Amino acid sequence: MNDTPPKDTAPPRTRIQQKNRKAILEAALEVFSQYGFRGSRLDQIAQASGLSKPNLLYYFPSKEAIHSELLTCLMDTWLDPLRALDPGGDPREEILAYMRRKLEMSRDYPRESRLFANEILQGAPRIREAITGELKALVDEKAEVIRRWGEEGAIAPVNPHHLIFSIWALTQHYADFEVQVRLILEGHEEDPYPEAERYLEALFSRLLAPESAPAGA
Amino acid sequence: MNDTPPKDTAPPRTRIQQKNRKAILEAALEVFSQYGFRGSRLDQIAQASGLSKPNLLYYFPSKEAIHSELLTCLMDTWLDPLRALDPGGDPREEILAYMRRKLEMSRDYPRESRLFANEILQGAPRIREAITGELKALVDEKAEVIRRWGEEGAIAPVNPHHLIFSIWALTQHYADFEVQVRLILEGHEEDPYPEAERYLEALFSRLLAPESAPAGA
DNA sequence: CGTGATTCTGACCAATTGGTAAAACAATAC
DNA sequence: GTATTGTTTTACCAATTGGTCAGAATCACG
Repeated sequence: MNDTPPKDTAPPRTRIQQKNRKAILEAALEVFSQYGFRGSRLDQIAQASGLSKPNLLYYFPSKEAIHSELLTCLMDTWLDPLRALDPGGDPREEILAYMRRKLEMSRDYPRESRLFANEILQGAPRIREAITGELKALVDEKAEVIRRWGEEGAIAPVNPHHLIFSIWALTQHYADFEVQVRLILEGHEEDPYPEAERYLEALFSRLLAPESAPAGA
Repeated sequence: MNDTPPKDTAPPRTRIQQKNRKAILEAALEVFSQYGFRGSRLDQIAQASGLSKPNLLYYFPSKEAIHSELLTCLMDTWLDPLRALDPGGDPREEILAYMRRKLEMSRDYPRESRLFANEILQGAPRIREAITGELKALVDEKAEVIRRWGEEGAIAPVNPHHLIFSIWALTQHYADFEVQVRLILEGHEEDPYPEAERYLEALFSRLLAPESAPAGA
């Protein structure tokens, strides 16, 4: 009678635990990202992970715990692209590169994007603190960098917060609304992403180009 | 024993029916837009509408029916802003005006936007046909108009479908991610919308400005 | 008022769902 | 081997949830 299921604080010990925890989180991502927390059933996650429902609850104490683990893991990697925005780099190229990284994340990790979207749609009850803490701090910091770039004339002066919002909105749209995008593009494009990148590059290039650049200032 | 609850096909007759159906749909919008279909409970809708649960089911045959009614009503008004895009108007002004109308809808009807977002996130199981039918037809039609404008040099030539996607993404973001936007803007802006309008106007103005306009083509 | 149609409620039901208990099974240690 | 630890299953529970039904309350109307 072992009463010590794997703790969150310490990494799982045995190979079996690693494998099964990973399978559960993978399955949970699939399900939660589509139906949201309350709309998802443990049965679905169990079936998707190939384990039995009670076995799930051997590895995680509750449905809530699975979701929570998923979200906190996500929040960390989700901010990486913005963290990488280098105040010392070329302003326009930095912002364009950030947009490209975010678009890549939408392409390669659409479920993570939808998990996040679901959470925000529901009022962000489980990540409010991460938003007002970590995220807000990071955004404010980078917004200040962008503001300075605008002031210095390296890019057109735009509202930095809304610039960041627009990058989020435009890139995540391709993941969160993927179904709609693909249905509408049927008969025009098979894969939306190549055109999306070209379009967004043009959009942000023109937005950020210092006014009447060729005339020099 | 009256066996004829109000039908969807005919408008409700009595004043009481009008009032209660409206209250139910209003409450259902509030709940469904936050939790999605499967995450919402009839109890919540009942309580929010001030009616008892069995009374809800006197007016609507099922939870599904309430949601369905809400969605079909929405789809119709949701397309109005795009329908109003006039092929005979001034190209740049038409597109900017469309963006502004969409932004207004996000501001004035955020719950409708979130209801829609929730549905798409879940794979659009209930409005697939409306998307591949009505919506796709309308988008293709207006995209063709925009493509022509680009060809004629009235606006910069951009991918018209992705232009439309970008308008959706940017404007709906303020409704769908409202919580996040407000949390991050805390200490900077009280109401995001005035700045949003200014920012988006700049963004689309620059995107659509014909290249080196003063030099002529 | 009284009569019939409409609206509403309390009690109930069957199915679902998150979660538990305990024992069976597997792996590892000694 | 056998004891111990770790993993999985079977059987089950209590709460929730969508939905039903018979009758009570209310309304419309002559």
